[in-house]
Amino acid sequence: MRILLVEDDAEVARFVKKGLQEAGHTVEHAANGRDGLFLAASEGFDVLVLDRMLPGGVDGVRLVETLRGQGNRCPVLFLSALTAVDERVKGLKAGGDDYLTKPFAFAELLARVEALGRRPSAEVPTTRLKVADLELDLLSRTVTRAGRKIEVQPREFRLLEHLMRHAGQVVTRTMLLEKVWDYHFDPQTNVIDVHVSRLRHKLDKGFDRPLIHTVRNAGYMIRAQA
Amino acid sequence: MRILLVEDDAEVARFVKKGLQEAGHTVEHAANGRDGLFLAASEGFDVLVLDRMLPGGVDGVRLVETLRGQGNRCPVLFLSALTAVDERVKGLKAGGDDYLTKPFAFAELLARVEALGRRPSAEVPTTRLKVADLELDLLSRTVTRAGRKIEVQPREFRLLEHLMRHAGQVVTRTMLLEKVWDYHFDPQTNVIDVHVSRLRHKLDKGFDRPLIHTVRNAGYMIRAQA
DNA sequence: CCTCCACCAGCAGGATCCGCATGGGTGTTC
DNA sequence: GAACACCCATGCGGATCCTGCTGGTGGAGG
Repeated sequence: MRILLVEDDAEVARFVKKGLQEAGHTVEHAANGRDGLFLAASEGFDVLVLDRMLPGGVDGVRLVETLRGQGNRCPVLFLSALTAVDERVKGLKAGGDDYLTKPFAFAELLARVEALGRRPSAEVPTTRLKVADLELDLLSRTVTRAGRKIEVQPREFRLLEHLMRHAGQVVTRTMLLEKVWDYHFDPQTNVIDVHVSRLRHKLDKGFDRPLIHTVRNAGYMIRAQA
Repeated sequence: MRILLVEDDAEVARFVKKGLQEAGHTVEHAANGRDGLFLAASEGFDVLVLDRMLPGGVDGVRLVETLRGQGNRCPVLFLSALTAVDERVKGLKAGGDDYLTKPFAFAELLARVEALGRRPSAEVPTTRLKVADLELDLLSRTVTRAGRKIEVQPREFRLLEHLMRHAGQVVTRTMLLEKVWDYHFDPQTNVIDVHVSRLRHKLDKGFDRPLIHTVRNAGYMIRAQA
């Protein structure tokens, strides 16, 4: 399970991250709200674990409200030293799904995180993928960036879908050949390069931040940051 | 929101039920696990609020396990006097979604219940259409009848989708021209007939009961019966 | 500086797909 | 029963669209 932990206390962060990883999950960590929001918005996580209070302008509640405003429904667990009922209610009302107060037992955190991850899109097939301001709608077979529709060919669509399903991760050429081309051998050509190029042309043209990144000697990766 | 409350303590039950109702929800109450399980299994609730310990053979955890075993994914909030971490973990692991210990503030219960109800299948777009043994999967763009895959061309797919979205209703040629061909005039040809014919050929061939029916002087209709 | 890797523009083959026309069938009406 | 209207099926031609390859260029890394 891919989990994003936003926590400024380094000690707590280390502890939680380690524990979740030992339970077999992938954990990304952000130390402040701004970075957390950015990551949460640009990559697909199964669960968000947020400290209620964070340094900088963006605290936990603010972060969730922003996400929800963007249509992001990723389940959120708040972690907080604020134990007052009012605080908890505030967190949940803002769009949080659970609220755990410090100090907490790690076993309970784990159980709650897994409970959150268990429910959401388990069974509900994803119908739209999102990376930063790029959206791909599986139903209408439509691609939009910053609200502007982008025409894409079938193969390009499959390619993009595969990249977006692994946003933030490197996708190797071999994987692409297997999954997008159904090739189980090396065609000895640069088919992939060509299609990636075409996709780039359509997606990143006219935008400052490119989304498709080359990982030399490895493959490609799609994500927001450079 | 439809909520099922399973709680043996009459006093707590009354208190919770009243509060939830005042918040605008519909509440059913069961005083023991057996009745609760029966209700939960037979009616559709948005959220279940379960006492962790219940009289009779069926306690809260048992109830959830049974439901989950039946494929029921209705969100569950446990209410319990057992505060030990182990107990909470047990409840969550059994398939619970949240765990609140008594005594609790009603405001928090309400917030948590609403958080649970907020998340589930709210707004799940239809991803597959079904008419008799004919299925159309919008995501994979796949058509199957009686389990056997049927290859369909893009335009045929759009045509079939439109017919199935209006299953049991007559679809006029004009509607089809508008919605499937984006024509806003009469092309004076039999384009539609041709495509319907092709679709019939693929769908109804080899099956006793045809699904696509002609409505003379009106249009077409898809449905199971003759 | 050299080498390798990746990028991109252009090209041409191919395949798919689509719409039309025709001829035949069936139901309806007089 | 004949004429008509509506609908069905098949084959064909065309056009678009898509795709993959080639080959030269640019840039990163060593």
